Amino acid sequence: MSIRSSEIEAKWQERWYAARINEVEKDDRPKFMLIFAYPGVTGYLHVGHMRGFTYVDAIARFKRLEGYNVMFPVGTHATGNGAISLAARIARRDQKTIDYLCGNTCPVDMLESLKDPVRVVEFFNDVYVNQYWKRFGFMCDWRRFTSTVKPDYQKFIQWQFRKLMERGMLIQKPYYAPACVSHGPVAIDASETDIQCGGAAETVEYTLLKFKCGDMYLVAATLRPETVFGQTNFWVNPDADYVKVRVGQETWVVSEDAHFKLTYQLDDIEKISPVKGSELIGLRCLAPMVHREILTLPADFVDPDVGTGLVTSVPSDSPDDWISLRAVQEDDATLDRFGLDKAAVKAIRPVAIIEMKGWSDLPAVEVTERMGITAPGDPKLEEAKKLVYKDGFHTGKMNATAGEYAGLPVMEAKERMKQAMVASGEAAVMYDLSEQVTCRCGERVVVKKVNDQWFIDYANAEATAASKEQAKRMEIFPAEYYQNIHGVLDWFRERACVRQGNWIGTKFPFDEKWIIEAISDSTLYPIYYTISKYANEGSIRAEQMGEEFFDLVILDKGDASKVSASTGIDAELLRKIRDDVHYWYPLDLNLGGKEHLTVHFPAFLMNHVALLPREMWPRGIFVNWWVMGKGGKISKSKGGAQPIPGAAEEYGVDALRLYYAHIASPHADVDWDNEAVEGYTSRTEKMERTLLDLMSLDGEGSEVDGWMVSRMASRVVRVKEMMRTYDLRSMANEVYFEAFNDLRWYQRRGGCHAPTIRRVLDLLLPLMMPITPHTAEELWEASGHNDLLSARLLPELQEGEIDVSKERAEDYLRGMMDDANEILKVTGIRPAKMTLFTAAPWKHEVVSMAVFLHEKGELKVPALTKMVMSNETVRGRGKEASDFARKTAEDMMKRSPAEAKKLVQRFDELSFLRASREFLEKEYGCSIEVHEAGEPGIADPQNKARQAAPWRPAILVE
RNA sequence: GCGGGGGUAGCCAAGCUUGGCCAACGGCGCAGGACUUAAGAUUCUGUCCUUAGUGGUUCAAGGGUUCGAAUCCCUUCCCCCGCACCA
Repeated sequence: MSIRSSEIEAKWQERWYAARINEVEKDDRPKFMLIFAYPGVTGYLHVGHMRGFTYVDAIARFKRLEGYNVMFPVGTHATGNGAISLAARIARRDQKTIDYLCGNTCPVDMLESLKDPVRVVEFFNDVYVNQYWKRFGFMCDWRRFTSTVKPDYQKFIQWQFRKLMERGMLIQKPYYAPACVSHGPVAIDASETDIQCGGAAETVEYTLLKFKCGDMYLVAATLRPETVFGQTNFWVNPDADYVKVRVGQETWVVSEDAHFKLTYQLDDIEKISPVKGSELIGLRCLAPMVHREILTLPADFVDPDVGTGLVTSVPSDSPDDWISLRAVQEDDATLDRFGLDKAAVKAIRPVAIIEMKGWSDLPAVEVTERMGITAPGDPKLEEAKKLVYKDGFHTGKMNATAGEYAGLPVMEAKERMKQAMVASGEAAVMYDLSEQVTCRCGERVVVKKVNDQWFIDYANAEATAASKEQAKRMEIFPAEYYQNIHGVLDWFRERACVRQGNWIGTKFPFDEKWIIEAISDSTLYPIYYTISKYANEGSIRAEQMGEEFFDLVILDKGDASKVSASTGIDAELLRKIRDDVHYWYPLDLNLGGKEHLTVHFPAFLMNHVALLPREMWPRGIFVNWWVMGKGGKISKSKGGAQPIPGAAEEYGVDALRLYYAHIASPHADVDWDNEAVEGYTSRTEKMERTLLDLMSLDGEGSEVDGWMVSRMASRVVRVKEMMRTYDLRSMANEVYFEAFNDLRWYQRRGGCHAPTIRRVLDLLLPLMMPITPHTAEELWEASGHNDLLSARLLPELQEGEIDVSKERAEDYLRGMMDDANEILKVTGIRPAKMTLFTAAPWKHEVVSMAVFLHEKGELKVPALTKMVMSNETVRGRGKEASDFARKTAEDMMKRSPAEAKKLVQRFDELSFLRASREFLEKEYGCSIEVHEAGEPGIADPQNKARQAAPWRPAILVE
């Protein structure tokens, strides 16, 4: 099978691309432009990535069917260090990397050239285009392919940044970024591309509290500056190494490690002399903010590599402090050793400072008692700390001791107190990493202050407001994101947009030591697809694509002949490019994975809004969720996922496409499951086989033909409706499951009329084309067409093809058969004869009355009974009439009036059932009789006929 | 914490915006029948309980609104994801 399907796939792809139906130019038709957010070039992709890509192709193909001129371009994003680190790993002959490459589709003799990052990008660009996108039959205009490493693309990005600067969207300010001490900037992220370990580390902000002590300051680091009102003493690790350093005019004491880190963050810092921790014990120092003198005491828990290696003690709210304080108070030996004033130490008591719901006023004391912590170093302290900090931060309020801060929530007090202390010179700020991070080169990673960092000002009020406005007008899927994106835009702040270090990317036009980072050069780019073709074919060259070129073709600013004169580009060509840009733009749909929710999509929107005129702002966003591996994300770096070409071979491309479209809502994660995919392989095959079977039929017409055509025509209408919201799952369900069941039913009913079948195929195959294009083309050809289905339009429906009454009649038959099956199941009878009774005419009267009352909202059993009994003919039926009235009323009250109304539609049940007799006899293998209830002379020993109701015949099984 | 998503029958998974055609699409699995020498494929029937086609109890749990709720409101429990320089 797979061999055959691969052949078919190749055959049709060749024909599509040879006929160039994928290549699009501006014309008179309405246009539709859509993209998927281009993937980063980081190595081989896995089957999960094809999900979103496939959605875009299916949508693009459907839009073509609807008559749109559809541009679906693709590109790749190579900015960053992915290719560099991959090349480096190849260069140092890393076996894992080599296995990974060769285990995919990389030929061994390619390895040598892949030591060059540029070749890595080129190599994968080829893999993505040829082994993934073309392999899946995508209807992309390949001539427009672009990549962030291409010089013409980079000219575009530089132009974008010039425009950002013009709009005041670029700002410069200091920034604290992780950096290797020998390499410079590195990225800390879970995939650990730059680093050896510490991918989970976060940058944390410490407040440095300065304790005046003689002519120097002991500098403690804290994450909770709001607790200064509870300070009772100061902790020093007696065994740690400290140093005196000069910071500006002041002398600070911090740990050796802290001094090392601070040299990356303070401009004017100089080491003076080392100090032993033990020398610092027993001193009196002046606590900031509260201006109390407190004593420095020894504590082992103080880690010289965390913060400054000095800690202020707040035993009321810090379990560590409380436990250590108690320990030292009870430890006379230690007190003696350091010559401490025992009475003074033992007199120290915690000071309550924060009120929090569900806690006493000394939460640290409470939590340690509750958890049974008695000694320093207890591993449970970590949890205790978290418990108290979490509740304290979110629910706590400063109590009366906090002076002007009394009554403030901790959350607020924290920030205000920190700022007040910094302003008064009692505190400073220091950044550190929450855990040790080591660079690839083995050196330590620290937080480094960058003085002249550039940011894109996404907090810009005007751009934010305009973006939110635009978001309201856009089609955004899922609906939850439509609601949520406003919040995301509000929360979007300045973003560092350039970086230094060993990175692939575009040089920052205002200062070439900077490289524009990865998120920032992938926001406005969809518009570049309207231009890239000209650079790719060589009509324009990168060096001609300066500011005035883009100003003209994108912003329609300036004069074509002048620009022509200065760039050397033909004026006509310039006008043509400008017209192209304005024809294709705005972008109708940008589809990307959920990872883009708070990163790419808001930046994408804001850049468009900030830089382009309103009529070029984007119109749609579609977010798809992921395909997950068993027990987590399918990981590129960690492997375990099947290579895409292998999966295509094994399951068939159309089956995979159908799998993505149908397995679940696009807005939910899916677990990859071989068996599920196999199910779609067989579904595709079944569909194909069934249609081929039908094509071979050539018999008499019958009453089901009208039904069949009506069904299929209705489905065309429904699919169109579903695709208005890109609801591919419903569409797939309709085409590959519902319509498939129709076809089966048609055959079961003996349908075999060639003209009907031809019409059905003409209606159905176009609906299959977006999701399973290869199979659809193959069947299109088999059914006698010699054009390309992929270049077709949706068929026009003919007058009267949709006939609801025919569909209802078949439903009626199914309903009757369900009832019969139920009876056969319950009774276990093997039928020798079945008699069907349609309802007596007077019952239709009753149903009409019931519907009449229902529509007025007055349907109740007594009301209907009364009305029924006022009718001459019906009244004559006596108890039977009142029973039926009750049953009808009860039954109908469960339905909506609109639904109930269908019951009064007239339908000649008797003739229809009689016409279906032959079919039913075959189905049940017994003779079938059809009568109207009350018809004289019919044997009905069990009096079943009286159960007949309109649209529900009575059944007697014998 | 902030922000977001979710809990549906053996499993996967629709439905929830716009309450009534919902015992709840579809698929998988399972059981039985047909076809077949057999297997597979295909197809039909069934798959909460009960039952001559009826009735009962279900959509995390508990309340409420309504003639009527998986769908609306409130409360509780549980799960997942994002929080930025990482594509």
